[in-house]
Amino acid sequence: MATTVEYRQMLRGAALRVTRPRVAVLGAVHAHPHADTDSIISAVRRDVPKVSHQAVYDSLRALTDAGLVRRIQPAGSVARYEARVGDNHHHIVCRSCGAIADADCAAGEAPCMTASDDSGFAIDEAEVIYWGLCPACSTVPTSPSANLAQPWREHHV
Amino acid sequence: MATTVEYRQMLRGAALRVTRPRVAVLGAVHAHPHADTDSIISAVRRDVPKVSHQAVYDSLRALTDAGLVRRIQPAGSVARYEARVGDNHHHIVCRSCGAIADADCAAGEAPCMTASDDSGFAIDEAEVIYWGLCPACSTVPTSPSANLAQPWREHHV
DNA sequence: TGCAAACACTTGACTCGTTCAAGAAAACGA
DNA sequence: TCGTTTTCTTGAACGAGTCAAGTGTTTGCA
Repeated sequence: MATTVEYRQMLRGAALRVTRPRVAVLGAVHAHPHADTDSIISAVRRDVPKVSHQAVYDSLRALTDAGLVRRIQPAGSVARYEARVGDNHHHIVCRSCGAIADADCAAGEAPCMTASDDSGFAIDEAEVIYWGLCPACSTVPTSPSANLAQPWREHHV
Repeated sequence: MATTVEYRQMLRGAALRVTRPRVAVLGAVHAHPHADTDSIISAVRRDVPKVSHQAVYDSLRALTDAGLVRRIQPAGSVARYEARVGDNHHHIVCRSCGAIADADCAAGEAPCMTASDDSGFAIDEAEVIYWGLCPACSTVPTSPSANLAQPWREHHV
């Protein structure tokens, strides 16, 4: 967990203007890994009550483009953000409740980076998503498809 | 490329009722790999001019649930469908134009199936998406982010 | 410190893929 | 062929995300 001062430095270091919404968004993403935009908006408004949703969308885009946060979006989910960047780690997603956990790939540094046939593409990233059931959902005998594609919120906290 | 008769048998084999929309949707997915729903609707209407979009959505869901087609959805894209199922192959997506190509994973049969730390999840699938530039986009010096997240259509055909 | 230019934020409307719901039509086992 | 069940049609609705115009902040520089 970083301090406000550090967030400001991170913004400066990325050649981004330092504004209250951006500092708050950066803090929210650090505090709530894998949170969706709506959760981030709520978190930001605890700091800056009157921010518009647009400001949060804009900030998230700026931070993502600058590489300060990473955007992930498993199929059927809305966009989610995390502050752990630069290590090309992967994610495990629960098919039932949507919980997300981090995973370092078994293959090591640059996992699965080379496809056996790249069809002439210049590949720069390999994104891996493991699908399954989280500990809670794999024990509880609920219909696995029941709450699929629900607006998952903060399940992982 | 299969025949109408074969599509009907595939539906029967999956315990699905055989209807004109479903046969046409199954045919369209076979004919246009990685097509989005809108493209599939257009293709289906060449066969069955008056199908509703809802019928196509319903058919695609039924076919997906039955395992006759596979749904993929790279981040920032709408849902896409393909008929190549059961072999756990992966995809290469162009960041610029959205073209999609198939890729057998370098790791072989069940690629990257085991995360180094599964956080207690019961993993049943590893989905890999390679991101990069397709042959056309990597030679043409256009802004790579220009048409990102566009409604890509039939680029791959 | 003050100014100007560039950039970010607010507000509110809007897009578009997808889903919901009610009734009509079609498929299929008996 | 009949009746039940499932699917299709029609039309409205939802929601994440974007667009656009105008106002407010930030920051480099005098």
